[in-house]
Amino acid sequence: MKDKQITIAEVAKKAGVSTKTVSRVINNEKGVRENTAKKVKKAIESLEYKPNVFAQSLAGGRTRIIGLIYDNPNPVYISQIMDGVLNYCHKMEYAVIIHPCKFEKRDLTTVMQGLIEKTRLKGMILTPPLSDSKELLRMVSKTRMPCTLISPGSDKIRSDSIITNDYESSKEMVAHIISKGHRKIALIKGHPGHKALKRRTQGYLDAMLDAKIKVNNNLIFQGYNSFESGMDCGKEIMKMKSKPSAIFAANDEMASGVMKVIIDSGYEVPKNFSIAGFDDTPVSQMLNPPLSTIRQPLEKMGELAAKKLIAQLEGFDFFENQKPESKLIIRDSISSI
Amino acid sequence: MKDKQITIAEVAKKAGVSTKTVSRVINNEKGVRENTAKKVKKAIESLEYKPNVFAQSLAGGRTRIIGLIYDNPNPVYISQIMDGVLNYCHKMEYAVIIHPCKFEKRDLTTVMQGLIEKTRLKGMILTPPLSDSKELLRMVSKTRMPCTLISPGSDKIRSDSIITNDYESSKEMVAHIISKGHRKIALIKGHPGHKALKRRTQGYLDAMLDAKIKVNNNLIFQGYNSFESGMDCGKEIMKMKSKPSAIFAANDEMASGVMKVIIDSGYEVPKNFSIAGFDDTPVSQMLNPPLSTIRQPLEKMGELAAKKLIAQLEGFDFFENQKPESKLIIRDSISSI
DNA sequence: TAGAAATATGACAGCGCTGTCATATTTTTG
DNA sequence: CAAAAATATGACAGCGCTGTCATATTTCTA
Repeated sequence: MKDKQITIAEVAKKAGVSTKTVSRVINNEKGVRENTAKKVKKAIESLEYKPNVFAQSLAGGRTRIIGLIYDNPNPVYISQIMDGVLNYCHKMEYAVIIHPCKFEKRDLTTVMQGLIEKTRLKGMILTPPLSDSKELLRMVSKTRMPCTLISPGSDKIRSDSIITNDYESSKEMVAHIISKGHRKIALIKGHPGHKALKRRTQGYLDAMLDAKIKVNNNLIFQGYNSFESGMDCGKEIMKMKSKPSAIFAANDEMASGVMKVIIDSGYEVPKNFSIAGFDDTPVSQMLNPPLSTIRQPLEKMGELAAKKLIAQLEGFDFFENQKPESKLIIRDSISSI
Repeated sequence: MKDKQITIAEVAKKAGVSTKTVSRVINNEKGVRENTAKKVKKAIESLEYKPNVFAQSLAGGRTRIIGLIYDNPNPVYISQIMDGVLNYCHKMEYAVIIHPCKFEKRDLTTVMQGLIEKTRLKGMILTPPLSDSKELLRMVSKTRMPCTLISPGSDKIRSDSIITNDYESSKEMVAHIISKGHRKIALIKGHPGHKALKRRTQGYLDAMLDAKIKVNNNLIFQGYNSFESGMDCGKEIMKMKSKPSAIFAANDEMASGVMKVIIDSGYEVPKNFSIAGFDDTPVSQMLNPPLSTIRQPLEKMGELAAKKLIAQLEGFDFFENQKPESKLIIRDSISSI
């Protein structure tokens, strides 16, 4: 239990300076002569000194810990975001506390508050649908803790949020379907609580508008993001007398639910129905036929979120204006009419 | 930046005791009169005092941080394990550092060593295939850091590893296939580097043995866990003159790869070929037909791993002998002959 | 080149907690 | 009921680091 560790004092001694100077070097503070810095760095290296983060936190009052909070039933989504976040944070020597939490409005905010106090984290990243919770956001902003939002639903552009062109790519996908000759295109909307998915709906609407196709509300179905809800919508569609020829679902799960029902009903995809999804989850390529879908740059988004947050934390500006781009993945689930 | 926090001193004052006594109460040390403890607890509550983990670590030399290290291309697998680990750790007020890492033998151990030193974590959980790396294990044991292994490949039963009955359930699955009248059953083996998957092979072998079916080595294929490698094996199978009637793949990805090739080749599942997978990833129910597979209690395993590790860390015994059970999920991909 | 201004470095306290060890209190014992 | 043993509590140092502010050194100015 008693790993004797190398302390800043030993480094200072070896380098022939004070501990404070070593501290300055470690933290890239200015006001250290280049020469001194070099000496110190050499000492650090030769002793393989690693600062004790706990002491740093205690003394300096600042921690290099951020939280990644999520509640997303889709592990693939989260794990990609997570990869991006972890990767960057690791590089920056930040620790990440991952906190899955249930999106029960009941006590979400109090639980989060507890978490913040207990872990004393200094910043957080919120993924959808958490990034939409007004209540949560209000609480967080009250604590004045920096916080970046991934794909928040709100249209209001906040400096601290990471979005992708999911609106544009949805629109593009629907336009693609239209270009194949389809006119009766159904939409399976995403969970109403996940506002980010609304942009996908809007993409559909606008693509239809651009093509001067009147939107038929009977062709718009409310899904809840799950495979099962996709099946439910699929069953509805199967019951219609005047069926659509193509279906665009706001995520792959629902798309595959619809697809299952279609096939079980004796129809073929894409012969009788064309289908498109969103997310490019691993399923999409395994389905039969492989699903045309949209791939979001999730890992990139995670990285960007971390970058933005850490920049804010460290107080330097971050003007990376790149909006990472989602793109269409066209496979075999859409046919020409 | 200066969140004035409630300190142990304030609690001590309010309760009319010394700080050390408060510390004792917080850490459940013995030697505190019940009455005093009650007073202290009340003070803690009324002040909403939360111990500062950094100070605790600094002063006590012990941290409540464990690492969860993984390198698994399957996000679904990891995220379930993670859920179990996080959940329990959260309850026990432990922090978890999640560290994805590439299983490049090259510098894995040195990278890990750096991580350990830097974060000063006090215990770790290794998932497959990391839990197999002899080199890594040796390094870890040298640091004398407690470490629990999830599904290590080695047959040697170590007290600190969590395994499930994947051997038994594989065997059961193959027996199930046999019971449907199949005799020529192909096996798609898992990645040779993932020793845990070898148990699945053994299950196949033993089920065949029990049924007195001679194992034909031409029916055993080497997969690499991916969808693509499943497709490759599927293609091999399609080329055979004397084809198997059933195929058992060591994971769902490969099973779906095989299935795709079969269907693309104009055959039907399960009419012409029966297929079984392993893992019950979300795909398996979305496939057409839905895949029969084996569900591992991943979340439970994660929880158990955390439990075991923390028990070890805190120095209390943990004799939960439950081996969480995997079970068959029979869907529609296996037919009777 | 002396003195002022700017810059670099160091001494030291203290972050909030726990370990050690001394002291006070209670319980047991003969 | 006094002394011994057992138990409960407290005083205080110090974990490794950084903030503050004083001091030393360098650079600039007239």
